[in-house]
Amino acid sequence: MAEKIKVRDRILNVATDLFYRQGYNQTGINQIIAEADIAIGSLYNHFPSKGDLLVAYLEKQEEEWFAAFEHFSKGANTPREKIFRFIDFRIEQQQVSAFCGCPFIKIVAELGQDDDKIHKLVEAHKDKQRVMLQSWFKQLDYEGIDKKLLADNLFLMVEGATISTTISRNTQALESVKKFLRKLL
Amino acid sequence: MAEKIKVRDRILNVATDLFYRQGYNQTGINQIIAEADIAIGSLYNHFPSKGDLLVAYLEKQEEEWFAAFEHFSKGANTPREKIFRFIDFRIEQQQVSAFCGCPFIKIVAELGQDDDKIHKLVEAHKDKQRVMLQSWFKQLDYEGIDKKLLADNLFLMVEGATISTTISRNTQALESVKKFLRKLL
DNA sequence: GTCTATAAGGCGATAGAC
DNA sequence: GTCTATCGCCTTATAGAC
Repeated sequence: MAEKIKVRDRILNVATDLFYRQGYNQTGINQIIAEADIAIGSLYNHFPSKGDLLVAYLEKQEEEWFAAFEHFSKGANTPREKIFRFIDFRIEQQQVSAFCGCPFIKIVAELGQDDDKIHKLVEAHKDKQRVMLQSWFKQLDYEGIDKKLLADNLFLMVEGATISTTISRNTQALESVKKFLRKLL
Repeated sequence: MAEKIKVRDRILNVATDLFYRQGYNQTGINQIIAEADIAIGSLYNHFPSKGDLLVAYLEKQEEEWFAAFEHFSKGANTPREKIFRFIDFRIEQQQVSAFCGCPFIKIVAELGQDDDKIHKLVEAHKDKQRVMLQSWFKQLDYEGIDKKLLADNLFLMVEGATISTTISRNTQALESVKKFLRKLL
């Protein structure tokens, strides 16, 4: 029991990888069970439907995002350092994923506005990031433009740069945001 | 011949609407021919495959984007006015589409990086918008931050705000960009 | 938990008659 | 251009035996 990963986790790990890289609609149940090396009965034992697997996938991404960022920004002590770590974190995310983009933005683009549960999950995740940025800017010793406005628009820049990064397949856009921010702060 | 829309255009119009609103993968051939009220033979007579229809869809979006913007920004004479019209245009686009997002971003999110032809079409479209912004900033009478850097990052803000707009289902993010820009320029 | 079999339907695409 | 029929494949999901 100690050395092997539980079936549920194996399913979720494989689904996570495939949903993120190939897309949700382009990933079939058969591919998931084949790559996870489990029986189809086991899948439906743990997840009643493919939609439930999608929800579990996004909840896992949500948890892991903040855990990974906390680890990534461990050394940052000042608000200014934290803000720059935020950008660097998203640069790293895109580099290790080979510019696959943001899983939350991707799923919204794929499913549209119909699925309310998914939509609200994404909205909550993005709001949490934005509020986090706002709190750092609030602590910042800076006498310039309205801090909340600056925080909100930096967030939008990073979101746009993430998209741009997946289109151009390089980190140029995210580096440009860093450069811009260095001129402001 | 004068009063009726040609079959090819009827197919493309229906496909455009469905690909944009429902997504490419979630739109089937059968739905297209049903809503366009044409025979399946006619579709494959005009478009050899669904993929060819997708290319035609994006090329049409590309053409129409710049034509529509030219009309929208007709009254703008100064570079500053043109820049603000660019944001207002994208606000209007989201309002009339009920926050469906950007068709180019959506298709990249859906298909990933595999399809090279589609990817390059999107890249070219976004570059064209960015270069357009750069040229207005260049003409701008403004002594602040590096103009090219500012243009690039405004573009990223608008891209991010467009995404944010489809997630929150309101224009708040795009309005925030306008507010931010008014403080800068 | 494993396996195989299969239901029920949608998919893109083709063929042939009119 | 229209129509219907069909191919081969894939999809999600279920059932039953071990």
